[in-house]
Amino acid sequence: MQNVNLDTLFELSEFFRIFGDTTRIRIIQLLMEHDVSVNDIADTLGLEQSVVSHQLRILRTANLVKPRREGRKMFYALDDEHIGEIFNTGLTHILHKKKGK
Amino acid sequence: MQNVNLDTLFELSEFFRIFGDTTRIRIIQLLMEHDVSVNDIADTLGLEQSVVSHQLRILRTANLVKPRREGRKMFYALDDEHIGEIFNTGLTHILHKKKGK
DNA sequence: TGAAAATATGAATATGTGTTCATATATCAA
DNA sequence: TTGATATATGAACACATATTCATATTTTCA
Repeated sequence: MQNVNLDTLFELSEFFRIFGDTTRIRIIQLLMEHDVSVNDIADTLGLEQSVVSHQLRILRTANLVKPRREGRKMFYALDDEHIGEIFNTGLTHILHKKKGK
Repeated sequence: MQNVNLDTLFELSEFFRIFGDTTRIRIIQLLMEHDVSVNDIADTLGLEQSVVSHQLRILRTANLVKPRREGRKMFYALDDEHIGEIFNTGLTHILHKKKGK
């Protein structure tokens, strides 16, 4: 078993909490395909720009996404491959459960 | 890419949200080793029985754990292997990040 | 420089959620 | 059945958090 103390478990729950919001998970899924600018995220998902910016800040602070400036646009990308992997692991579980019904 | 509509993404975020609480993630980790009764969970983690019961209900409703009665004790176990797998995927990410620092 | 475009941020609000405390329910043992 | 043990549940409370609205910041271009 890996080394897991209370602190690590707390960080782990914090990490999972980031995925525990519909808006954020939709953004993550979108970024799994390719980088997207803030307004494009908003347009694509049908969300207000402010909502997207607020949630991007949470994702950024948690190191799940990283910004890149291009002119006056900001493109966001997933920080590493783990993010998509975790998304897919969860998704597989969900779809598996659904099938069972 | 797998089939993901809005509903599925909502369920996915709901699923991850369950992992997004320290108390619940601690319970999950404990159950990864073997079945444990409610009071044993409380004693082991230093939590009140009520707290554990409340969180177990959330885990049960989300089909993350399943109860088994044995006398007047209730033993809880993880519902399937996916749960531990997701826990470990997240943990690997956390430990990986920590190393990077 | 000034206006427009793109994004970020702060305050306010409403809603969700975890814990606490008290109590109910269920099972066993005598 | 009665008391004790084990667990579940409900209400109340405090706190976290997502969205909205207004506005600030940054960059580009004329």
